[in-house]
Amino acid sequence: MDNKKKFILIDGQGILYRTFYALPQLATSYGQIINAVYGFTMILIKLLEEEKPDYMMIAFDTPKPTFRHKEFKEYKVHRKKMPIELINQIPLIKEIINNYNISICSKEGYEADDIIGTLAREAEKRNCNTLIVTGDKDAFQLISPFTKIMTTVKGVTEVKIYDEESIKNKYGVDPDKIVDILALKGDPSDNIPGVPGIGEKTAIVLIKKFANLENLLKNVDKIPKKSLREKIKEYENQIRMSKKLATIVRDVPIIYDFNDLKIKSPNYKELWEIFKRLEFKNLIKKIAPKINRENTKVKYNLIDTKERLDELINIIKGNKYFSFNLITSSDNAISSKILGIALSFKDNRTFYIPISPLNLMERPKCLSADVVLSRLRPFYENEKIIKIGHNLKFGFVVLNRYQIELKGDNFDTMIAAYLLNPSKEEYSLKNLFWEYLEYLKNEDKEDKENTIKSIEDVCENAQNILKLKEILEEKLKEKELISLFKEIEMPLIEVLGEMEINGIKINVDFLKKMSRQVDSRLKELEETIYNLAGTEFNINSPKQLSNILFEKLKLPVIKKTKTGYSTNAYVLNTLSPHHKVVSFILEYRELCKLKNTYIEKLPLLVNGNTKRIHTSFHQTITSTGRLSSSEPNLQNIPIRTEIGREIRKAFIPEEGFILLTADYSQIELRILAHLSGDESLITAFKNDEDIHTHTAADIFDLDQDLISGQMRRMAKMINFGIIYGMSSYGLARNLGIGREEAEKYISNYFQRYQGVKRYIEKEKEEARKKGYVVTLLNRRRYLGGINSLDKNIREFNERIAINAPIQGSAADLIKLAMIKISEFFKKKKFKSKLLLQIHDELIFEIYKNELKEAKSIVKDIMENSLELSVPLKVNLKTGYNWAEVS
DNA sequence: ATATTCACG
DNA sequence: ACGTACGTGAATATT
Repeated sequence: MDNKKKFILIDGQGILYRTFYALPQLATSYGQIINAVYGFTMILIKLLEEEKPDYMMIAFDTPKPTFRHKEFKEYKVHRKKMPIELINQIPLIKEIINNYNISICSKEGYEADDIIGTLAREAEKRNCNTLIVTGDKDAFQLISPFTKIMTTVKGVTEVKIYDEESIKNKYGVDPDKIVDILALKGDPSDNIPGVPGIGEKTAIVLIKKFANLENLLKNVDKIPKKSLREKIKEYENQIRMSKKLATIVRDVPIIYDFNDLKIKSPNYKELWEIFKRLEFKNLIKKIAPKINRENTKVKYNLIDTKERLDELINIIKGNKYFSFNLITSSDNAISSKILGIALSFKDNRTFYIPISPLNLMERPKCLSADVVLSRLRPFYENEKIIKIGHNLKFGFVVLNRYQIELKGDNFDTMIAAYLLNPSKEEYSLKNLFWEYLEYLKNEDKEDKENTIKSIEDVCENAQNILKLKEILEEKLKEKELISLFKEIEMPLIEVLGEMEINGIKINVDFLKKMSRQVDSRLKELEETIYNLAGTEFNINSPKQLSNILFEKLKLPVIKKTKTGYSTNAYVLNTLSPHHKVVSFILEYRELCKLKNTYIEKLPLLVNGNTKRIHTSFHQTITSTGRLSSSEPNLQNIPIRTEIGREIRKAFIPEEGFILLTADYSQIELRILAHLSGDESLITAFKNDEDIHTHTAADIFDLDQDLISGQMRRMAKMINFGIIYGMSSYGLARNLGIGREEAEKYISNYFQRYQGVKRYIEKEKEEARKKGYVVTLLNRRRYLGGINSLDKNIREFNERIAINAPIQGSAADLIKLAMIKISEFFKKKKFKSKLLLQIHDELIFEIYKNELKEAKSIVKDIMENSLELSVPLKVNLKTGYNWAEVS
């Protein structure tokens, strides 16, 4: 057995460059490029796991010039400056290295290689086996019987190891002669000159013949070939200098304690945080098992007899609040059944009530759902008892089918966490436990199928939800989010839950008929396209389509994507004058999309019991405060094309009811007017002018009655641009004009709307200073990249800083209106229902007798739920299908 | 699992 | 020299 200590030396600089260019430009969801960090960390983990070193050190260059630059001003002169995307990754890599507790070393005036050479020598004295990890073949000169070199070959995981023997095989000389070869042949990558005309082959022959460079220079006359002889004589000085440049310094004056290089245990918790921030999911998984966690089993009481249920009921009576967590048969709220309920109380006492077996193979003692829920109902419906849960809307919808109305001044941990930072990817209990309780939950796949473990798991969750609540509530207060939480988001749960339960009626036959019509047209189109293209292919494959358009038909390339040519609608529209086939492809695309996404899919989502479609609204998805909708998404039902709009005819009211839509007119621009206090905007809205015509008149300096359709269209684009944090480039692209022209319009705009200009500056400044921006109702959006050195990231954050308060305030406003309207309907015991919210519009199903009152109250509440410095305007429409009211 | 495209506000 | 409008969800092809 070899009992020598193992020492790994890493050329940080080299590996950094290697991974940066070897890996695609991987970026986080917020735009930070992290490919080099990722690759570097992968290599680091691999080395630690597979090589199991006793000592490790990572060397970096410094930005200062080295002795080589001073002695030879051409040194590395061809090197491109390090790209900004890589520079930005260096602090992250160092942060990770530090948390692996690995030493970093760099020394002004020297390169990483020199430090490695110095330490490799030290390691030899200390009788270590050394492995040098580098991307650079220059380091071959350091190879010895105890020192090997590992280089990356391809990607980051494929490596090659060089030792004395492989160098001898490759070059036919000992590793210490590598420098001599470099001195003769030079090194273009470092701009080391060597001798012109002498390449690797000649250099090797010469060194082999003369044993080393010194000997060669002493015996130049013995070189048989005349031209070569003269060349070496002529370039002797340059050869000596090249050797000096290529020679790795092995006595860099660094002070260190070799014992400090010993491998220590990493700070896994910090690494978890960093990996989470950088969205390294598989690396998180890798280190997760290494983090200490308490595996104390949860203690819970099983409620499986009526007597025990009585005891539980008595405990509930003695408490002001409790947390609960449901086990259900699926995660579809509208159809799932309750299988069991976990409850937890202040004193940590936790209970599990089995209602149905979790596993078909097991038959545990259960109380019937009727018995359990009829006993629990009074408490769920008691407004004075606070129910704490995670995703209460799910509970609300499920319990509703058991005739339980979830009421009270409740607390949803999912929503609380969302308000604290709405940009998170997930608000799973697991993540929140980690973030707020610093507790890492075990997630074993096998556990999910184990009944006992599943019950322990929900009970543990119920307990931890209580702990979470305390912390989250405190933080909500700290950040002044508590009123947004209590007045808007929590009351909204019930409103959204009811909307989901209500669902919307669909005319399935209408869609079926439409489907047949679309199908026959698609067949025609398919044939036409194949004929015009001269071949059959998959029109829905962008790859095959590009092949036809750009290779076969040789149409001009308009735009490229990461992987090939773009074939999107913009590109196809541009190409349509060039070839007849293009417009058919456009139509084919449109019809396919409509058919596959809406016409065919909607009928499948009709609930068997209610015969209606029940979407899910999500309250914690968007980073701006808007809602989102899924299964199906009823917030993106077509309207912009004739045929698309047709689909809306399938959405109809129940017998005796009529559809009512109420949409805010120009809500975002009105909010901009309010937030910015801009005089011209405010006047326009106060006078109920057409806002785009008003803007056109301002920027073109004309009377409103002289504004053409074209001018109004441009002004509209500019108004949109403002809301999106416009750039001249973006506007130019959207208007199809030059950048200079776009800049002119923008400058005209800001001259006329100085309040808007000031407002934009103010938001950006606030974001830079505080790291977040807020909406009308204090909803926050954090902007981690607002001070980034990377221009792309910084400007992206600036646009968000402008857009988020506008979009978010509109969301605040309509949410408040929804709550008030819902309260009113309830108070009046209306049969009318709120069905959908589509960001700036509400869709109702109104019972005919209630129409008059509903119309006036909906308009009134929506227009007056918050008082702004401009009036809000709501348009109402009634009709017997959604197309009629759009 | 990722990329592309496209439906909506 | 470079290159982006803000916010979503879903279908499809491709790796």
